[in-house]
Amino acid sequence: MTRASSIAYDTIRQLILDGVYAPGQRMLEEELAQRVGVSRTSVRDSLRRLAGEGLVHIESNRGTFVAELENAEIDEIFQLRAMLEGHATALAATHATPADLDALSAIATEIDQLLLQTDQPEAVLLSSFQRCNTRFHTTILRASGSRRLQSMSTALLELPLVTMKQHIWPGEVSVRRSNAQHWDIIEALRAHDPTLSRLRLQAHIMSTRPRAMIAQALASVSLL
Amino acid sequence: MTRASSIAYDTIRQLILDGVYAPGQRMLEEELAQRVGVSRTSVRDSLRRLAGEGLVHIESNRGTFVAELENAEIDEIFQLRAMLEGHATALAATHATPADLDALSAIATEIDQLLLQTDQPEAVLLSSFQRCNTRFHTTILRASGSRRLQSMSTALLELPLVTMKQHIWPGEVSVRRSNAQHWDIIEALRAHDPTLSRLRLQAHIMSTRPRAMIAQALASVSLL
DNA sequence: CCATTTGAACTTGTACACATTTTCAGCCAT
DNA sequence: ATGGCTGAAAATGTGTACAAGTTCAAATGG
Repeated sequence: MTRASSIAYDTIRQLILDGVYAPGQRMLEEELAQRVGVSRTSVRDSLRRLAGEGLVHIESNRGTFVAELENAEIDEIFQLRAMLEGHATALAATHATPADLDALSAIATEIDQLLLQTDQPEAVLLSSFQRCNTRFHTTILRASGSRRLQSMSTALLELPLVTMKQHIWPGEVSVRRSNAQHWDIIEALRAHDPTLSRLRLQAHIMSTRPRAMIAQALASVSLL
Repeated sequence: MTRASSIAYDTIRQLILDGVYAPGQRMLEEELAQRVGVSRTSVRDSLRRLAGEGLVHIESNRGTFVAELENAEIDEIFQLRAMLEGHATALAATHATPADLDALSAIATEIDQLLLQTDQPEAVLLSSFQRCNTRFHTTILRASGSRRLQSMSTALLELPLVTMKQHIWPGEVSVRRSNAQHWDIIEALRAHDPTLSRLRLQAHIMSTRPRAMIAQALASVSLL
């Protein structure tokens, strides 16, 4: 039997990431307990863990709320990601295994194939892309060989998704460009070039900042 | 009445930092509960938080153990600190308040005065220095204005103390040099120079790495 | 009519009891 | 002797009851 805490943690985390609970919304422990099918004890346990990752914040005696990110904070998170994941990528360039590299290529290929599907509604494709993208980055983090870097960065990586899912979606053009950059990063990793890998990944992250997306969206609107 | 969880968290954290529980040692929940004077519920709560910060690690159904750091991990932590605290310092250079700067100067002055005291046993002085040093770095982090950067870095800052307290102590010469660097950093901050502040703080952190201390200890031994 | 108070409903915090899992010493069979 | 088995002891995991705190709307007084 899997532990109740783990089930609660995974379920609640997914509820937040799926936007079932919106940013800023209060999460009642009793309600979550019924929803997940465990007792408040395990729910509380999970909420503390999620708070540690920054996905929710807890106010004493007042309850738990889904994290709400200011624009400035999102910007800051992307800068931190560029630093930390850049470092991770440099490490990965030195000692990623062939299996790691193949996994990355497989993900990039998967995204390319998503872009060929014209029958699916756009929202579904973008959701799939976002999952692939997250996997791409977590795979690099895993390949870095540093558990600490991995857990710190993963938290940062998923944090903006909570807010972005509600407001900002990348367009198809952005996805194309983003995956082209993925292939460039894979190339640098295969060449075992730490410096180039770091720089390409940093550029990639900074170009996928929501700010940049908004600016681009505005630009394309003005072209109409 | 202050919350039992908070008391438990603070107490247990201090027990670890003071070395009452050595790295790798198992921490029994019931024992901690009696020691702190609260129930296991609050103790468990605290242990989860401490695990999130990396101070302990929890194995399912097997218990909680004080974090044990490999040399390679300590090295990695100092690199991460250099990146993150460097970034924080650059931010602090831009928008630290006069009160922040005065607080930093006060700490550096306090360390200078510690170095003048010849009547105290060395262990006491070094312990005081370590507390001042931690305060110096956390003050900069606070001045950076980023909660996220602050909490991430604080965890990294205190992590090696667990292990170092047991094995490696800086000598008086190291403390002198370290505080000279503190003054240099304060100067750069007062000049509102982000680049210089970042570089000086990065150099400072990397020169206080335990590795460097060991190398230096060996060097001074060979000079005898 | 508005500000303040009050208390009941509701939510979180804590303790404790019980369930499940691990550990390990003692025993048996080979 | 040694290797594996077994069950009691001990530790962690989970559910539930109760305590303490918060919230909000109705009552009260100015």
